Amino acid sequence: MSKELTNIQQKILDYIIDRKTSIGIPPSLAEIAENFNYRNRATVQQHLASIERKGYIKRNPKIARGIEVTLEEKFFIPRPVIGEVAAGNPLTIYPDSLDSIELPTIARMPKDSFLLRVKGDSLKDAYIFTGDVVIVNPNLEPRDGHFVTAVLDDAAVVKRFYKKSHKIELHSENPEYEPIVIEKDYSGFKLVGVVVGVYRSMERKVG
Amino acid sequence: MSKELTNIQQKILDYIIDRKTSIGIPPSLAEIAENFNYRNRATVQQHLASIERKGYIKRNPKIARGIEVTLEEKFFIPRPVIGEVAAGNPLTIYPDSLDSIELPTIARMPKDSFLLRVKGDSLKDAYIFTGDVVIVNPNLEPRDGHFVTAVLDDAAVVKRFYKKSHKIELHSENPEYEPIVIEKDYSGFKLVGVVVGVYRSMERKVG
DNA sequence: ATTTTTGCCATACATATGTATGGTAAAAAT
DNA sequence: ATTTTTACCATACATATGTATGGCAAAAAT
Repeated sequence: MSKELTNIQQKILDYIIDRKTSIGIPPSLAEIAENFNYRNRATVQQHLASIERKGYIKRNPKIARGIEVTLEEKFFIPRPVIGEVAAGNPLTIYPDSLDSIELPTIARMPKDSFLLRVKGDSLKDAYIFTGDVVIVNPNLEPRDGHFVTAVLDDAAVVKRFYKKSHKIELHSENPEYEPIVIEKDYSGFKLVGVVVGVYRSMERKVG
Repeated sequence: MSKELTNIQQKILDYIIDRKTSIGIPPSLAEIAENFNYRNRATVQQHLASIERKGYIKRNPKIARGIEVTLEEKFFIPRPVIGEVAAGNPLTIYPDSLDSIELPTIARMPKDSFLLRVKGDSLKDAYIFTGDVVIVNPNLEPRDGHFVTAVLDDAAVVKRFYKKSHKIELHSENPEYEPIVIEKDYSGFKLVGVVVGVYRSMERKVG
């Protein structure tokens, strides 16, 4: 990347990336202006010109909201990790999102999903390791065979979900372990969400 | 989701998702019209109204390119997997993108990146397993410690990259293996790209 | 000391864009 | 048989949006 951004330019770039990654629609000049309390779009226009000249974005002339972000230095964006999950232990939710990972900008989070960092190697039979991040969607209805995150008697688990007539079965990936069978209205069971994926950043994996 | 989409509606939705996930800018009505050879935007407008009525998108009135995609059934989008990588074996590139995975819409691919499916367990010392998909960016300059995909003497490898003065070192994750040292201009070495992430779909993992 | 860059303003303009309305025809649903 | 939905067209309109130009002041670079 050619040059460093000034403070303001960096903030504008952050805002653009945030808008694109959260709601999926790049902001217009007017919206950027409003966000930064500018009375005029021309101010934004000039900032964008600077940011583009420095190579961080690419603008599509005449096209509304036509800002593309050039991903290089800005390849990773911080995303809050809201807690930890470790089979056998209680589900830890960080009070103020202390932790965050550098999720690649390619990995856009849907609004309703969240990230949990995996701790301990108790999930290794599911090929999930310490430091990996599971993407959990709490609003998805789990289907048979889906991996789910759940709290069972105050312990967090990541297991395969199977729905029987009046029971729920949680299967381990390791066939040596017997499935856990739960009555459907057992109060000690709380489904957290469906694990839609595992993401592992290759930045600083410990060998 | 409320109702099924018609063929045309589905194609329009796919087009919108494709535009949002590839270049990051939702299409305007005019662009959709052009893509589908409609002479008029109003046609698109009416299709979008139908798609929205069925709950697949949310439109932001008066906002240019203000189409948000409601992710539920459409949580996963197919992405082509262009080949296989298995340490020790040649890099296999599928002739016509035979394979594809259901990548979650959260995982937005930058235009220049591609996916490679991992085969064999020879990468297990890097915690990468059969069926996992590595996201490779060929236009990224690798830094020390980055995982890279490379072809060395016709064999594909995924290893950590280290740049010395006139040599390149490829480190295995397993400390028992000695690093591979390559002269910088050795013709048998071809860098494929930087592995920016590993994604594992939890849909149908074999236990 | 002088020039360039940064950071903001205002006004004006062209057009990109979403929207409204009305019409036609075929297919699907009732 | 009738109504609704689908799938297109055309014309017209309001405004959202990017752009051009000129001006001013402070900070930074030369």
